[in-house]
Amino acid sequence: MNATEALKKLSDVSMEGLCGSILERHRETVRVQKPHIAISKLVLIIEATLKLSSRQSFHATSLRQISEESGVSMGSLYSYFDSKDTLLLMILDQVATTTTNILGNPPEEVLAKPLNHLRWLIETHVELTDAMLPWFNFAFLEAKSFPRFGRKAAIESEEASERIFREVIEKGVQQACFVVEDPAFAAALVKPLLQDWYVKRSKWRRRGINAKEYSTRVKNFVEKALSVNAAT
Amino acid sequence: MNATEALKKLSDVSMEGLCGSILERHRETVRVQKPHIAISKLVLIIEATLKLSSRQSFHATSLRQISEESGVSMGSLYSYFDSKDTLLLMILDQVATTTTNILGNPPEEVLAKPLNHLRWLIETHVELTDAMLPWFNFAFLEAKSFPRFGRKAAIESEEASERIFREVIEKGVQQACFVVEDPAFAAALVKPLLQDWYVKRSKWRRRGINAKEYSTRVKNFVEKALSVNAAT
DNA sequence: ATAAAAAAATCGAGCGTTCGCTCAATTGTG
DNA sequence: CACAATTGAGCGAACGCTCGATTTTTTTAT
Repeated sequence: MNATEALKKLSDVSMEGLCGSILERHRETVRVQKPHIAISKLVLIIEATLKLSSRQSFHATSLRQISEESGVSMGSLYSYFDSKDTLLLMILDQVATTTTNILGNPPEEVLAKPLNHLRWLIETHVELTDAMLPWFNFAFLEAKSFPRFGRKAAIESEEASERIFREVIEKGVQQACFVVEDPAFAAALVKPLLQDWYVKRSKWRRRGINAKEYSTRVKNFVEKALSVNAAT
Repeated sequence: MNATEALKKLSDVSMEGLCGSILERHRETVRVQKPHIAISKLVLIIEATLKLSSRQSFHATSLRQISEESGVSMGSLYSYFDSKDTLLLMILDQVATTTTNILGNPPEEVLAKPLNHLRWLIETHVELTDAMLPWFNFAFLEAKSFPRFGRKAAIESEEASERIFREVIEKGVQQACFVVEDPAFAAALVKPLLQDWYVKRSKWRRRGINAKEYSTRVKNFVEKALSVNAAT
């Protein structure tokens, strides 16, 4: 895979792209051989899962419902995962992976100035969660109710994305573009602002706020709270 | 009930006080006559429900588990509610009621200055969610996955508490203590900051942040974002 | 004060249903 | 015709919920 393909893949948030990534990561659990068949069926299964789980919880969603909604029979479902928990994990993992991949690879031109980097992070986070809305809603709702292994993974994912924000704020403080006493705390407060965009999406839709407006206002709010020195 | 009792009751966030309030609101569903028996059993049932639902979701928690954890038999449980959905509703309603009651009744001395009012709201919200941590965690996690009737109630409760913040910010803008272009938007951003305190409590505990520190820092962050004019 | 009667509260086995999951049989594919 | 992929009836287990039997508490009669 060359650099262009890698980049293309990095930012492919289509259902096919995301399910392709899921297939790679669970190659030995998926018993279907041909990738193009596996991916197209995974798309159907995960679309159905996200749709049904947005109305009721994942736990309340039965595999029979997923089977009916996706058009994949009960038996076939188990060629794509070995348990309902694995299906949950596939989706949660993919959200975490995509988030880290995208937010962790900013374009070079924003890296020089922490303010630009911060703005890019906010814009990109809003755009990403917009493009993958059902995925992020699902992950937010189901990560907490997840027992054993997934809990730890959810915490790590949460901390990974918080660290990205903390580092840019710390750098900004060092370069005197931001004035804030505790960068870690500030970063921890930016996250819920961005989460609100997809968690309470219907509220924002009702108020006629779109993605661009939302990220503009969050940037505004955060920059004031960070006492931004615009000159730097 | 005289004023003192009303006030005492208003701020009684003990398990007994909260379950007493639940009993009042569901008097015809609870088939047990004597209030002291009903309340003491409701305490056991709801304590067990909150405890079990914090590990797994409410949906994943069975009534047999609640029966075992609370020491109340399966049959007896149904003397206190007529369905599992009603038990869920009892808890969600109580959280909404308590929040509105407490945040909607600030002491008179803070009403003169919007800044003081805002500070009181933030402090009180943090204290309240601290005192009722399992309740708020439960409400946050389960409100979304709630079908039909509860969904609307959850939205209304959310908007009620957001309105309280919006009104104080609007008043502050009129009196020129705050400078912010859209009070409704600012209020909408304050809420998730306060929610983070109980939603991701284990994170804050791990970092050694207590309630007082948290509310101090949130006040700091918000006041900067609102461009507070301290003189007013 | 005590026993009998009435009422209130508790109990858990059992009902019908649905769940996650399996597998022998069937269908599609190169 | 070998192999990949799909199917859905059927399995045991667990679910929400009910109800007649039982225990506990309160009231009444003596």
